[in-house]
Amino acid sequence: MRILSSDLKDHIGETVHVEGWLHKKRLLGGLTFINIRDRRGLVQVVIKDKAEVEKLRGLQIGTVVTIDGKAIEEPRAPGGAELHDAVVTVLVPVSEEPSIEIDKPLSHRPDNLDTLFEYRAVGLRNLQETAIFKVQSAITKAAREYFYSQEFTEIRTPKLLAAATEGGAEVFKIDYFGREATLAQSPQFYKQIMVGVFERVFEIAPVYRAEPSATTRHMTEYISIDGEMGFISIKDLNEFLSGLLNFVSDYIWEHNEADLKSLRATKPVLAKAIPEISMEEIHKLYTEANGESTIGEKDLRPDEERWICEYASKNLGSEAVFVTDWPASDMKFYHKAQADKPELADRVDLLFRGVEIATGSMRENNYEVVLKQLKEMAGGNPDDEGFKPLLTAMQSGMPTHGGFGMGLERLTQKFIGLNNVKEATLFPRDINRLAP
RNA sequence: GGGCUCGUAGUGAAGUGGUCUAUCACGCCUCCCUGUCACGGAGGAGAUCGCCGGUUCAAAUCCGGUCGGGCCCGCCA
Repeated sequence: MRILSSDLKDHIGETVHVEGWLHKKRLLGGLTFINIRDRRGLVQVVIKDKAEVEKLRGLQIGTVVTIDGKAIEEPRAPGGAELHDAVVTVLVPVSEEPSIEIDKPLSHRPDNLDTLFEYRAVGLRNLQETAIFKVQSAITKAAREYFYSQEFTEIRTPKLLAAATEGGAEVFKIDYFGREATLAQSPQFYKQIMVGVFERVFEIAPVYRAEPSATTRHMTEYISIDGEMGFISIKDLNEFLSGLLNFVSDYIWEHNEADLKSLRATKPVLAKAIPEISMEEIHKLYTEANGESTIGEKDLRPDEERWICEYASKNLGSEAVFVTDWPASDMKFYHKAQADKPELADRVDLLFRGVEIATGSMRENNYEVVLKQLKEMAGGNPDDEGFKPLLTAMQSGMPTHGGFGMGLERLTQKFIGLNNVKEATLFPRDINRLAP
C-alpha cells in the first residue's frame, strides 16, 4: 500500500512503499540522499547500497520511482523521518535533463518571465511554483465556501455568445459554423437574469478580453469570480465584499501558511469593514500629497491606485479600500445612478495592495429606465438577440440588485506579492502568448 | 495603439571597440566523499554573443533594420 510523504512519521519501524518523482539526488560516496516528490511534498530516502544507487545513474529529476524501505525516526531528516534500506524501482525513466530547474527557486525577474512560461510544463513542478497554485486553489475554495455560507447558488453560463453586448472591452470574434460569434467578456447579463431565478448567484469561470494591453495586470483570458444578488443596496454589496476578502485571507493563512511563508507573503491587514473613500476625495488627497492635479478626472490613474492603497494602509488600517461615487457619465447602461445624486453611479471598485481587484455596482432594475439607458448610453438595439434575454428578465420582475466581478489571478498575485498577474496563472494568455 | 527598454551555453548572470581562442554560478558527464538538505572537492563537455546589413585595420560591444521579450501609459479584473 502506498504511503504518502507526510504520513511517513506515522509508520516508524514499518517497511513502507512510497511512489513519486525523483526530485533531488545528493551523492556523498558511501551514502546517498534522494528526495521523492508526491502530492503532499517530499520524502527523504537514504541509500547505502551502491547497487540501488546505480539504478538511478543517468536518470534525471522527474524520473518516476517507487521506493520500498523502512521508515526511521531521524531528527536530522526534514520532517523528522526518512526511509532506510531502500529498494528502488524505476517506473518511468527520464534521461532528458529538464530545461529549467525544478529543485531550486526559479527567476521571476520580469526579463525572465518569458522563459518561465515557455517551460511551464516542467517548471510548475518546482515547489516554489507549486505553492503559488496551491494558494490559488485555496482562494477559490474559500471564496466558494463564503458564497455558499451566504446562500448563493453556483451557476455556469455560456462563454460562446451571439454578439458583443456589454460594451467597453474589446471582444474576441470567432467563426461559429459560418456565423460570427464572440467570447464572453463577463457573465454580466446571465448572472443578472439568474438573480430573477435564485436571488443570489455566483460563478467562477474564464472571461475573454481582446484588449491589446501589455501590462503586469492584464491578460486576454482570466478567471472572474462573479457574484450577483437581489434585494440589496450598495452598502450590502460593500459589506459582502469586505466579508469575502476577509474570509479568504483568514482561510488561506489558516490552511496554507507554509506555502505563503515559503513565498515570503505577508498576511494583509484588512479592516473588518473595508474603508470607503469617494473618487473625488481620492483625487483631492492625491493632488495635495503629490502636487500633480487629478481633480475632475473620471477615473483613477494607476499611480493613484497605488498611492491610495498606501494611504489606506498607513492611515485607515487596511490594505484594501473601496473607491465610491464614480461619475455617472462613464457608467454602463445596466448600471444604476444614485437615487439622490444622479450625476454619480452606484458603483464601487475594490483596490487591494495597489491594484483594482474587483468592480461592483447596483444594476438598474426598472425596465423602462434600462431600455432608455440602453438606447442612449450604449446605442444598443433592444431587439438585438444579445440584449433581449436581459430585457425580458427586467420585464418579468427584477428586484433591486447588484454584484461584482473579481479577478482571481489579481487576487492571488496580491495575496502573495507577485509582480505580474501572469505569475499567478498556470498557462497565461496575453496579446503575444497563446502557448503553452 | 503610444512611449521607454532588453536580447551572451539548457538556466541565471558578467563583459560597452583590441589581450574574448567570450568569464562566472546552477544544471549535465567522469571521478572522490557516510548525514546531506542551495552538500563539498577534482576534472570535462556545452555559446557561430537573437537575425540581417553597415561603420572600422579590428564588433558581443558602435550605427541602421528586423524578429522576439519586458516595463509604463491608455483600458480594465
